[in-house]
Amino acid sequence: MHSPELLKGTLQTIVLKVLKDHGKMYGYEITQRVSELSENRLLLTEGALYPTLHKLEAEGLLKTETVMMGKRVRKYYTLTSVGRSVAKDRVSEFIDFIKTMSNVLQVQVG
Amino acid sequence: MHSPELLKGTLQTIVLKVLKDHGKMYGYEITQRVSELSENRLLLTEGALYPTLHKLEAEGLLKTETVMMGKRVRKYYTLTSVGRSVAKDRVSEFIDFIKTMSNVLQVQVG
DNA sequence: TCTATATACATAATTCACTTATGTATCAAC
DNA sequence: GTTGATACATAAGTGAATTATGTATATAGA
Repeated sequence: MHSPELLKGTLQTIVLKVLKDHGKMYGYEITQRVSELSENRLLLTEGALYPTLHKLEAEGLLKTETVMMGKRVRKYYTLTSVGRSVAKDRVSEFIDFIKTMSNVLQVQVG
Repeated sequence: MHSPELLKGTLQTIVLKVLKDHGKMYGYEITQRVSELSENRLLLTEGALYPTLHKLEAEGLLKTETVMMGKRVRKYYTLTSVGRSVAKDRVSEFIDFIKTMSNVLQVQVG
């Protein structure tokens, strides 16, 4: 597991990019996918994920579709066109940040 | 300027590594060096830097030496041997985090 | 000369994204 | 029938940052 401190500020970027790459997904599925992609090094907590999804929806970056699976509720999220654009920006911003950090820390990443 | 959110959790790593690379430094000098290295993209605020330096000192990672420059006080910081070891660990941890993020975001960095 | 800017430290109040804890409920396996 | 996985949600607490404020010296320019 990574120091959770480093994760701060990257959660929205992760959610947006994973949704961009995998299309329609529900919350729990996002946590699973991130676990897989990170080989269990990034474990999204529900207390962080759900409020983030609600916030991104309120900002118009995500739209939802609630589906009944038998008797269980499932809430699917997809990016809006604004969301797709923001996803792209956030990823670029993250890459820039890494480049800056590489210079400051004098290390080679990637 | 970078989104300040991304900086969270990296400040200690930055301080430790810059001190490791440049030896004895005082607080203000650290902010200047980080500005240079990052080409003004990372601007450390005093409200964040000084408490961090005090904390790292309290934890035994840094040791200090106060010098009078004319009538002005200057407080020099250097890494302790523990500090050097932690600096190395923090940088490794950061690099690992970047690798994980590259997988999750499906991007090529560096 | 006095005024703005840079140098140099420090700390208190506030913000906010997270963790931790808690709650509800279904489904499958044993 | 109880455990673990699935699936949502929110409230309380934490802690590292920002913002604001304070003190004081040095220097360059108007």
